[in-house]
Amino acid sequence: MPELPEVETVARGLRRTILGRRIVSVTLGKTDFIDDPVALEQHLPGRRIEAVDRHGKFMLLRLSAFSGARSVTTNGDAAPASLLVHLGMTGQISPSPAAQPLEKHTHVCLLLDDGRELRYVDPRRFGRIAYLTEAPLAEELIGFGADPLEVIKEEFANRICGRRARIKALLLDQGVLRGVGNIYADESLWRAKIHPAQLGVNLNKKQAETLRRTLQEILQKAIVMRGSSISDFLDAEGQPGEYQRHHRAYGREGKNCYRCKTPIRRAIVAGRSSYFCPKCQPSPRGFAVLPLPGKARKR
DNA sequence: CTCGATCCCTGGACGC
DNA sequence: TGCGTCCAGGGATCGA
Repeated sequence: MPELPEVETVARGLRRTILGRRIVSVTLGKTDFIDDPVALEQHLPGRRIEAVDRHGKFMLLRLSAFSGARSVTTNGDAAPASLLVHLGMTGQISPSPAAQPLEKHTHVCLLLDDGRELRYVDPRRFGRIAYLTEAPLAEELIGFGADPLEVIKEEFANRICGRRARIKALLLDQGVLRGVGNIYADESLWRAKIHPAQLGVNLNKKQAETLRRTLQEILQKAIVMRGSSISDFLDAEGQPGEYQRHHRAYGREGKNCYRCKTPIRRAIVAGRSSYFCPKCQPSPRGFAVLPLPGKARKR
């Protein structure tokens, strides 16, 4: 499940492998997750991929102004544009030799000028792809929160304390912080010893600062480890990440806490499975925890 | 403002 | 072996 570290890993891989390549042609499969499929076919061919940026969980392939033989005055391709890519839950994007057989669920193929194809594969199609010129792109990016890697103490506290929502919901809210998902929310809360169901308004400044610091440390470490591969995450070179070996909370229900040996528990917070240590991360009053699995389940 | 519910989608796990 | 059911989850949306 690509979050900030996984998307950053993919973006770095694309920078290494496809920067400067020109798009020759576009082939589409299923398009229900693409904003305007026809725009891809019309406006991508002829453009060069000049940069790969990341904005939260979004990747932005920065495209040159069209410079081919076609008239540029009639279709607006004289201006730079971007291909916005969100990997959703199961999206993968990587270059392959054009002759290589298509993997199942390949929905976008961009033929490049060196004979390779940049392919987007996404079984669940929770991802999103959009061709955007500068103004619509700017519009898209309004409303995103702070970059969790860059956010400073005061801004982080301002965005968290004073909010009545649960801290887990705040961490997952892309309008508060851009790029944090379920895994790194749980991991940072475990390290900061904060229960996911605590309200933002009930955190003091010191707790907020601890959380900011642990979140940054975890994201940076995870980037170094090329992200977490839980089920199917692969980077732009087809390699899995390694950070899942360092998970301390996520996916560890029933396993002992690395600090105090108490079994990790799971609860639904902000609509998502949330893993935490019931001893290290004291729950707010009256918060219900799911029973540990293993016993016979009632109908 | 914040909540939960619902939908999107497929593959994998599990029970029978 | 095969079928049905549940679950995973980012994000949009809607009603309470």
